[in-house]
Amino acid sequence: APESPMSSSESVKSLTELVQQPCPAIETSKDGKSQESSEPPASESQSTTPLPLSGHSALSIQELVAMSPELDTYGITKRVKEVLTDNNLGQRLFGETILGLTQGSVSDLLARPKPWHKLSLKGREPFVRMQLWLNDPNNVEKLMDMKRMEKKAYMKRRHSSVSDSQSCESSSAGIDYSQGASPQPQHQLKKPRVVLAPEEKEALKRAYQQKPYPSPKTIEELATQLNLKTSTVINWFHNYRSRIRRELFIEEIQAGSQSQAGSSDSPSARSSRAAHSSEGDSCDGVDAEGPPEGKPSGPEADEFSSAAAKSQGGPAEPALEAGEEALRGARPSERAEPESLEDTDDEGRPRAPRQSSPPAAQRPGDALETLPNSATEGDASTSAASTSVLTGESSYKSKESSEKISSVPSTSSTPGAGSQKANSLQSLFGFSEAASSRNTRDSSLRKKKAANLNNIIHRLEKAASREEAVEWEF
DNA sequence: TTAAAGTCAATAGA
DNA sequence: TCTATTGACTTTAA
Repeated sequence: APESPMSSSESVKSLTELVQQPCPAIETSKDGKSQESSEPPASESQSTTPLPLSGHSALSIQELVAMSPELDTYGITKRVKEVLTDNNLGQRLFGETILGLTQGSVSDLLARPKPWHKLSLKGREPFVRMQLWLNDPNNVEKLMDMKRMEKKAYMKRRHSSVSDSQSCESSSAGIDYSQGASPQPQHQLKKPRVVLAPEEKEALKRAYQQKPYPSPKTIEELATQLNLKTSTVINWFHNYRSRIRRELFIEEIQAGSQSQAGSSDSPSARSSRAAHSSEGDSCDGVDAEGPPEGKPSGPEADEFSSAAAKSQGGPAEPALEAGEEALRGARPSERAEPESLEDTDDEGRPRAPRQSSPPAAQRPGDALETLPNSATEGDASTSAASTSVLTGESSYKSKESSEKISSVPSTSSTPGAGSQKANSLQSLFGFSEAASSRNTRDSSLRKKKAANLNNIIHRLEKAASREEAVEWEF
């Protein structure tokens, strides 16, 4: 079932209905809007299925997104997951027909929704779509129909290897299955997917803990030592950073919802989280970090807005100090570390804050096998890293515990002109839990602090690499 | 230009 | 099959 077909027309239709149904008011407010609201996102175009939509439709969904009030992304995904599982609907079907996304993306989105205020306009789109879908009383039936049609088409194809003209019948229903199973002749060019070995990942993680933002030189060295392409190392760092950041968001959300509604939270979401801690390592990117308890805040999570922004101004000072405190703790041992990969070019620059390393990473010697020489040093540095984290954390915490949380200005805009529209939107979206993600608890506080710290460090490093370290003496 | 955000799509696991 | 993970790529922002 490679690309399966999705029906463009169908999805368009359903979306339109969704928009209109829940909130009739909206049509009155804006005429053009309701009619074409649906549309498979631009993303769709890239997906193998070309959608016959007109551009205008894309616009309207974007408008909806722009006008949308703050949505509770966590709540939405939770409900979507429930509906899907309760009705035995798969992520692929849902993603392709409702969101215009692939299964993997849907899985990711449902498992780790970012808080609304952290999402870009584009990133909010799927959530708006989900909300609209949830509001559609016929949502499940439509998807079920879709599923049936797909199945039918599939069967048909199987029976007549000569598929082609046949598939139409299904498409008559509005689905484009034509290319569903057609094998594409494009494989030659495909390059095989790179799969990093556990040791390589460990090594990269260690390097990350040393420096979340390695210099080109460091990257080069890492690539050489691990025998990977430079681009792979670069990509790995990008992905790892962003995934860690996401983990933090999740915790933030969960902390918020938890404190808010005592026992409400969803098992599913929770499980994902739990999984992390347990998995502890092995493989993927986002787990590891944590010291026993909260997240060691992966280096980074953009809380820059607050701290970073001010770093140059005055107010950030405290944070800065805290940061360096943390570093200071680690420094000594770090210094000792030889020239291993992580160090190369950043002379004495403060290192990124590190979280304690994952248990696995701590094992002395793992990764050694694969790593030519640097292994030892890597370990040493690793341990140093964890130490620093601890130090940093405590000092930071005491200092900034007063910091205020949320702070992130919600970007949802409701420009004056659209205010009335906005109102109708509110009912449209029927969000009731908008505020849920708002309150963050101590844990999130800590994370934010750590994130600030990380951010500051990163900035400092950046600055240092450009100019000479000017005010580095902490 | 660089990093982040958002996705795709291959693939591992259940 | 379905979902989860994750390396790579594209788009967006700064």
